[in-house]
Amino acid sequence: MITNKQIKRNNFLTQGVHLLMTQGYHATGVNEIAKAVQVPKGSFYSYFNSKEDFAAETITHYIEPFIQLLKKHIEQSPHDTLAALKNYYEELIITVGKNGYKGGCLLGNMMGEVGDTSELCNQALKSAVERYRLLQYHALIKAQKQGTVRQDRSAEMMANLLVNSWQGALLRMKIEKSVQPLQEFYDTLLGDYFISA
Amino acid sequence: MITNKQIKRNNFLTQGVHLLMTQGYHATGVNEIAKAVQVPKGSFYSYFNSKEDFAAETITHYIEPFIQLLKKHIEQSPHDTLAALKNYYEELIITVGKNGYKGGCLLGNMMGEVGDTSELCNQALKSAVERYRLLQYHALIKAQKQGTVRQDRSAEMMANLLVNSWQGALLRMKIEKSVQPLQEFYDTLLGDYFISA
DNA sequence: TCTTAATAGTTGACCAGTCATCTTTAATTG
DNA sequence: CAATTAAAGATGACTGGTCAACTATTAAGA
Repeated sequence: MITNKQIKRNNFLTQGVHLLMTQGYHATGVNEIAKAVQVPKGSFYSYFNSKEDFAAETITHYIEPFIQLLKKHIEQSPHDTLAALKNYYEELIITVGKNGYKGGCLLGNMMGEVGDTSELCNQALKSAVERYRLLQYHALIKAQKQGTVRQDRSAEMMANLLVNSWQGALLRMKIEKSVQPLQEFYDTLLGDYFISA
Repeated sequence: MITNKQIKRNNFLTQGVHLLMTQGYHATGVNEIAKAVQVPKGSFYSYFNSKEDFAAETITHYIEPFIQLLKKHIEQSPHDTLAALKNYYEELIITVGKNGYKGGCLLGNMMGEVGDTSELCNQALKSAVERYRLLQYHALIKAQKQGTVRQDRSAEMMANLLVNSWQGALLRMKIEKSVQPLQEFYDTLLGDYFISA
């Protein structure tokens, strides 16, 4: 039963990612979430203390696959970490595009909607972004040592630019209904600015 | 009477900017908006057709002062448009910081929350972002001709990077409760990457 | 039998939006 | 000019519906 409960809990989080990403926090009801997991609405609070709690956990649940995917790419190209980063983002752009330019990134959406109003979500967002950012930071340092990424700019600064302008590009994608902003992000940074002279 | 109504309408939009920016679309009620303007709730619909309509108009109302401010800076430094851009963003960072890292940018927040679900807001966002982006694009072209901004990169690409990473930096500011991401944005792009060799 | 977990129904509050009623202004008439 | 009427505008109570959260009840397991 412990396992069964954890499976359902996981199911809650997976459905939560989808609902919160496409509709946002305030536009998604607890009832709707429970219905999506085919669990009675009354049971929601036996899995989570509150909707806010649930959202914070969903944020943490969301970022994990992205971290694992990027790690996989880095491990698969141990001698060309820049290529790993490029492959990762290429894959990401295709995946995001398949969703019909809807949703974007749960982290970005939640940062905008509740990042400064919900303390629980703020903490979850802060740690998720930092974990994700650090991974890219270390990848950039590796690539610098490999000579593919320029060494006259700090990996710190480049990692921040990478994370921030990706978020901005996703917002642009949403309103322009095109992956073009994402493609341009890729070309500008990973295809040009970061490249070793 | 025409004037009086238009004044109140303007008041609605100004209060709307504040409420929608700090709380978001779905977390802000029509009742709350009407209360803020000290107008009976029932009267809201004599000023606007719907909440969605109101939000779309608020978006347009929001961006205008920013465009005017940037234009002012550009006109005040006709021979150094890069300096105008830098001054503008310096001023912006101070202003945003004074709000206690809350809110951020209405455009960014609304793009994330309703940019892909409300057609009315989508249109308003699209045109607001484009107007704002174009202004910076033309400023960058001017600065390129003045020799202060590098000419081996397109102003188009730089304008997009400017707009996108500013949005991302604002999201980071929200969750880190610090203007540091904004400052780094400034140093990275306007203080380094865009500068003529 | 006793304990623990699941859940259906309910809670008061609030949502966007409507509408009948009331107030104010304008026009018309004596 | 005053009185009456008609039109226009303002407004608060109300609509059906949904919200997050609680709780009394039922079911299950030991």
